[in-house]
Amino acid sequence: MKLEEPQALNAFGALSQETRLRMVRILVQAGPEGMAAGAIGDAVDASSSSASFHLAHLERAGLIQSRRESRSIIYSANFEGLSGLVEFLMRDCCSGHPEVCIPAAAVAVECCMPAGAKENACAR
Amino acid sequence: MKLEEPQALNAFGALSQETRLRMVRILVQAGPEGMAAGAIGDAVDASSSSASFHLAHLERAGLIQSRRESRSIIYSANFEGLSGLVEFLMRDCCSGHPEVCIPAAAVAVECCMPAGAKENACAR
DNA sequence: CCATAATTTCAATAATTGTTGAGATATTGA
DNA sequence: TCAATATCTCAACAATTATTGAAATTATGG
Repeated sequence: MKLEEPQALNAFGALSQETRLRMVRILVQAGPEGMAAGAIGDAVDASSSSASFHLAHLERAGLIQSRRESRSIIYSANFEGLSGLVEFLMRDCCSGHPEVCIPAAAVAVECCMPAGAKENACAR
Repeated sequence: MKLEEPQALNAFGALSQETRLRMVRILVQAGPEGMAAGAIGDAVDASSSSASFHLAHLERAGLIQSRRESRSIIYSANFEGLSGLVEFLMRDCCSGHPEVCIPAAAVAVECCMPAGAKENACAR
């Protein structure tokens, strides 16, 4: 997802708060299944009201999404939004400077290549 | 540069403000030469006092750096800090999820490959 | 339909962040 | 040394953002 500056500002603001950053991390780990609002609140030690506030903030910022499942509201990471933010940072904010993009590419390779494939990922 | 969570929080906070985000963008464009505080303030339409406040904020967050050059204070982008933030986002925050890393890798290739080399960057 | 569970909403308050203008510092050229 | 330039610092104020607890909403099983 291509982010424009106002959306990027929102996303940075959403991630600039400890409780919310921890929520995102937990939801990324949880994967597409997601977690119920209450469980997230417990995991980050926030009251139900505070958890609700921060989850709404993250959802407005496009970093997570929600669905109802019976009595619970299940939140999950929005990987499109998260990758949009990484892209914004690399492309729009850092103007594609090699000092930023080369390390990023290295992380991408390190994280996403099947184990043992690093050495000759380009050789097949 | 490897960022820990508190530094990442600071960096996100620094980028979550319009004036500061514009300052970073301008300084990235300006490259290692940088720009004088006054020129940056003019470029983003901020009073000297406000510019000083925001530049100090960005410097504390490790996204820019400063040096004195005669009467002026020259600020320039800190590419290590910026790339550290991209890395944090990909690795620590998004746990290296392919949904985030694959698009990032694509941006890295698109931005950093010498023109015309995209097609067969892996073929040599 | 009722009692309960999960979550959100709201208003009051607290805390953090940003703006402004006046004055303080540092540097230079005359 | 003096006047001028560039920038920073500080305190007062304004604005935004976060926390709290109570009440409202939505859904479910009995």
